[in-house]
Amino acid sequence: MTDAPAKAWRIVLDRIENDLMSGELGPGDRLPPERELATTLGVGRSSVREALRVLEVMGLIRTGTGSGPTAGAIIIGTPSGGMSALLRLQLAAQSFAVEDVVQTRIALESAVVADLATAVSPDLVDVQRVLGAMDDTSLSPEEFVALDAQLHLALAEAAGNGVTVAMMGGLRDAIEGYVARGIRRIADWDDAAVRLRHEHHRIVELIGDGQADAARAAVTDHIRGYYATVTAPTE
Amino acid sequence: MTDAPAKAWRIVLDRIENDLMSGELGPGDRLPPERELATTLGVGRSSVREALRVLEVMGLIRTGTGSGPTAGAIIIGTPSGGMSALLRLQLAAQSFAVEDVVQTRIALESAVVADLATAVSPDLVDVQRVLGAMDDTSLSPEEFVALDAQLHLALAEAAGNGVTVAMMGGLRDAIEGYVARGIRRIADWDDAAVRLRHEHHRIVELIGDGQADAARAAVTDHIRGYYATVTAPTE
DNA sequence: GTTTGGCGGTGGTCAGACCACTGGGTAGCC
DNA sequence: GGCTACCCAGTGGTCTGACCACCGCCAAAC
Repeated sequence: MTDAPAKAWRIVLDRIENDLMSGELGPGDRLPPERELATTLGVGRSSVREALRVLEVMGLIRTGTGSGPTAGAIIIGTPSGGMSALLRLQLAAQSFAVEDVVQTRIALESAVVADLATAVSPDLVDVQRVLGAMDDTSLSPEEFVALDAQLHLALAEAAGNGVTVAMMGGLRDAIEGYVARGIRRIADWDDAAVRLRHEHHRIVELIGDGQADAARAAVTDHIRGYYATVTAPTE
Repeated sequence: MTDAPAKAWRIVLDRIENDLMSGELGPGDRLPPERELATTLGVGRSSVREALRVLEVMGLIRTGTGSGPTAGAIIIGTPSGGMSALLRLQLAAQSFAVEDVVQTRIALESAVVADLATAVSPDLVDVQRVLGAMDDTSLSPEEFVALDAQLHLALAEAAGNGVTVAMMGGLRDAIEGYVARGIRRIADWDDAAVRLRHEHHRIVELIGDGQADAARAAVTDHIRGYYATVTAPTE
């Protein structure tokens, strides 16, 4: 009972995790070929592939066929997709509630704007750029929503916390389906867009003025109102 | 080019995700046997297994051999492990920094205590129970740390947000290795334990008094001090 | 009635084979 | 000599078949 035989794919996963932590493997490096890993670790190639598949879905590696520098399993430097895949699946499995996702997004994003408001000289170039792009009144709802996602992500990136960026991106992606469904049901989109634009400008303004608590409150209201609009607009 | 042939394992993953979202599959249900899924979807069994492996590591299913009710792939109701596996791997891959993980934990946990402080009648039974257990001065550092993890998780659970619970648990698990390493280097553990106990009691007290902002500040200082202690204690 | 053995179904793993794709080297042509 | 087209080796992607370990169930034996 004590010496439960480790599953073959877990051996592979543990080995790769160890090599990552020890620095033997790092961003940009290429993993050994699947067949070589299999013989090295004494497992079958299918077990190696199961482990690599996990790493791929989690966004840690990118696999490519053929030969040359783009082929093989390559460790990705900037993570993306892993968090959204996880959250999306757990949301689908009814492990998570949409309301909880929204609430968590508020918690993270209010912390982001509070951080930015108290920062000495935050780099808001990207934020300002997206903010300006959203002032275009000829945008379609879909374009507007896409820019909105960019704006919120730019705020997180300005705060410089990679974990928060990944989590916020994941949370948003996970409920993207709900948002897209709700957008189409909004009767007077223009009114909503005007309000959202105003709130965005105000939040950025509060950040610039260093009013952390006000920015926190503003972003909380903004996100809550946003989801309230898209989830139950046409009762 | 436009109709890139979907990878076989992605077909399986998408199908299962769809069945989850449509309600065809739910917590407690059993997935069809691997061989049946393979023939149904027109893919090989190995591709099915790659998809199931992803779901297993993400904490969505539990697989069991043999026959009977415990055999097969069963959808898990309460997620656990998926978030910590993801964060741990991305931390190992140097995609995330420890400092960012700590900061994100502060953001989430301060929101939790603020929520609890403003809640009408929060259920703090579990919190109080763990809090009492930690007053035992004969606890070993390892036991103390384990209870500390329980306490913080109990706070998140009291707030009733499943997403936050999963994220906080994952964040903590991901840096567990760093904490365990630091614990052993603390010279005067008793002093540190006394301080941590005091801070815990104060945080819970502030929650009971409904002082959201003070609780937020207290938990921020508490977590930051905790990691400062275990990461650089013996300079 | 109790025990025990076999049986069927499940995941776990491996080995081998074939395909698609890519890059580079080489043979052939101009 | 230079250019082009082709072939080849290496990689991931997939399928097939086989075997094993495990477990519950049930029938046969006691």
